[in-house]
Amino acid sequence: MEEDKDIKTILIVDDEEPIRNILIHNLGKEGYNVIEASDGLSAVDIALEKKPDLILLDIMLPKLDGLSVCKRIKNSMNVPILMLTAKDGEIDKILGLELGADDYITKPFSVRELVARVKANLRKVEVNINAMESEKVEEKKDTKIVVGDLELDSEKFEVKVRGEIIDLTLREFEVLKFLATQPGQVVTRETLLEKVWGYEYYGDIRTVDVTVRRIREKIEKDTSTPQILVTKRGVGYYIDDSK
Amino acid sequence: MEEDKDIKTILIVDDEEPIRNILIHNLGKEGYNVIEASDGLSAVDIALEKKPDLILLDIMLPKLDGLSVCKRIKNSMNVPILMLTAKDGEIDKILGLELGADDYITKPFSVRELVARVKANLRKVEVNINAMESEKVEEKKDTKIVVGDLELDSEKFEVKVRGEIIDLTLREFEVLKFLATQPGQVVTRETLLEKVWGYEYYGDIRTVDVTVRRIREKIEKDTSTPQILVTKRGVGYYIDDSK
DNA sequence: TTTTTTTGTAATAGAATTGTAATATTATAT
DNA sequence: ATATAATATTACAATTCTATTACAAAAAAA
Repeated sequence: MEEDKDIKTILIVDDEEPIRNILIHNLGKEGYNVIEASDGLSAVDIALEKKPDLILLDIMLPKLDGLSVCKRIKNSMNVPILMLTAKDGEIDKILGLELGADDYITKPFSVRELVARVKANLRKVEVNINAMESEKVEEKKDTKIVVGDLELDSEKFEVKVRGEIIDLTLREFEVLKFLATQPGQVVTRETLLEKVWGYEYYGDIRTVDVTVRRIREKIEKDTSTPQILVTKRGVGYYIDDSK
Repeated sequence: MEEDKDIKTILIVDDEEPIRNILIHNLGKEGYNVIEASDGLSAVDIALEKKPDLILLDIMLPKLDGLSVCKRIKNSMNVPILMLTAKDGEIDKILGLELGADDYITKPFSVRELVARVKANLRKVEVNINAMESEKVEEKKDTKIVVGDLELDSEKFEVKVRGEIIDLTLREFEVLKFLATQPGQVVTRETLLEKVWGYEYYGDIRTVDVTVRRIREKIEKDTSTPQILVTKRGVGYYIDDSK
């Protein structure tokens, strides 16, 4: 299970604004970056330009119908496309055609169902990517990080310091992991807020200090003289790998 | 025509008409002759009568489930069968039981992927005409799993904790098994829903919590301090194998 | 069918985590 | 040495996530 550090982008193509807004809201809530198009032509343009990780595509569209959009996009990129169809009668006619669509969902759909399908299809892609890569390169999993006395396991969300298992909270783990992936590199609080807390986080920058404190309480022998997670005054924090 | 001999016939068995239509069109485009069935009983009839070169078989079917259909057909003819599954538990059945299925593909699948698999399986038949046994899916009958105090027997659907036999319901067993096959690995609720309940399931995510609770009541000494099935807050659940 | 068991849903209680703010401490420059 | 700016520390509040319970619905068994 790869960490969702890379935010997935989803393109919604539907001419009805209320529908788009519902989807934007709900998928946004799930942590996806959502972009939209209201007609077929711009859908193709946006898809090719922004290269979304998944496309939600309504069949009935102005300017260029969903079928053609699907075909065109599939022609030049391999992105999963989830078709939205209105009624059963329509499905047959539509899905019988030469789409290469990956999945479909009929209106009216429950938001829950749609979100679940989106996730399933995204996961599918990841599985395929991993499968392809594992054929080429042996062992691609960066699930374990070792720096000095510190060991992180991203699958188990487990941290060991000098062999001893330490229980960190999720936030603490993520901060430590971010720092540990680039040992020695000083990271600013701003960067941490952006990368760990997320782009649209408006909180106090001192939150980072407190989280660092909490990590230190768990991993340092003496919090007043940190040996692992060290402060670079005026800049930020880093993992000391000099020993 | 001479080339008619080479045109392969594929039987699609799925109760959802849209899915059938997608497959019909896409396989038709590839030059296959496609026939269809929407339930298990007629699938067997049609298969025996039309003698297709390959069968695409959904597991969830009305009247007669896909597994039984597979067994019956394999009993009287040697045609490659590609099973369509929606959840991991079904894969186990395919692999575990002596069905003779040749391959499987999990939903959601991309049409491209499916077409590729169909071709591969047809090719395999041709190669195998000179008598070699196909390199099937590896029969990894991991029927027994032991993690710490926990023992699972997938054949008997039996669970032992510290030697004592525990009676779990099917759903409970499947959840526990999924977790136990990857001890230490934290699994999200969403993954569990998809892998155990199936990707076509769109229920409340909290269902997982309740199921976990029920499992804990049966396998943990003290449900308030779980030693086996443990929560990783903010992520999901895992089987503790650290002891 | 009816009954029993299993499974899912929803509401609420309970905990743990996280964020904020106020204060103390430390480092640095002058 | 002192002023200043940056960081550490602490306590508490707010929030988020999980556990628990009861009940309804669905499935399986009788």
